[in-house]
Amino acid sequence: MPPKTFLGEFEQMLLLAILQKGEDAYGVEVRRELEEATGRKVSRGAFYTTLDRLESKGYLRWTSRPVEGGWRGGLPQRHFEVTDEGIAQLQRSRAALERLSRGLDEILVGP
Amino acid sequence: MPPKTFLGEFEQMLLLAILQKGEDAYGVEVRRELEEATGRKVSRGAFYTTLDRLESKGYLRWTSRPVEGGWRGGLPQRHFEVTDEGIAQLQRSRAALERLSRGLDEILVGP
DNA sequence: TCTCGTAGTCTAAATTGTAGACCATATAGT
DNA sequence: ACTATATGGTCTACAATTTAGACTACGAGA
Repeated sequence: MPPKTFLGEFEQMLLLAILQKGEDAYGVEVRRELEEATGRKVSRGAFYTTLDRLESKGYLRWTSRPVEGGWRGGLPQRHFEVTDEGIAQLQRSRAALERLSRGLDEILVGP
Repeated sequence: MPPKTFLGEFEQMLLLAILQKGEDAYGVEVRRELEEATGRKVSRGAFYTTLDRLESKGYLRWTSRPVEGGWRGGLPQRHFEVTDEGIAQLQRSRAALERLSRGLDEILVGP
């Protein structure tokens, strides 16, 4: 039974950013991707809080990564992965948006 | 200077639904469009509250419509229109989403 | 006049989005 | 060895968005 709500706007972008990064989907990378793609600043708080919420909803999972060559942080890196549930949500949001944008290309493609 | 946040997920869909309806963009029609496109129920509260918020942000304007043939409600109908500001926001959201979806078509197109 | 359907307002609560302070560890420089 | 700096992440608290549902009003038809 599909949940009654859609993904929030930020949740959606976060999930997409993880997919973009694939194997490299750990914190800092994903966050950077997000900032680049949206052109806005993403605070740590916003970022990790949303990540955790997404996990508790089952749209996301993560594993601790072994420290690879050259890394020098203090805590273990988390590697993120979107679950099938998460992908299904993404598809639903996308389908709705696509349908609502139909025929509006002229208007919606900015400068 | 552009606002620092994006449109919420529902706000975005609402604006799109108005654009879709064009001349017919008054309450009931827009709401119906939304319900059809998303497949979920949109309560009056959700709908009008968001409409008003969008207006106060300047992304939307409305006018009272003269009662045309056949209409028989009690209150005057409101006809909605997306402002240029609103369109600009829509473009920003769309651009970000598009960039984040790049190359993921395989994954994002559902059944 | 009673009832139904249309339109819209209002209140309150749940969910999302956001910032920023704080913790811990490693590396570089002195 | 000691300090500064950078990395990666946790936590708290608050602001904004989303949502349901009760309530008001009016017209038309039985």
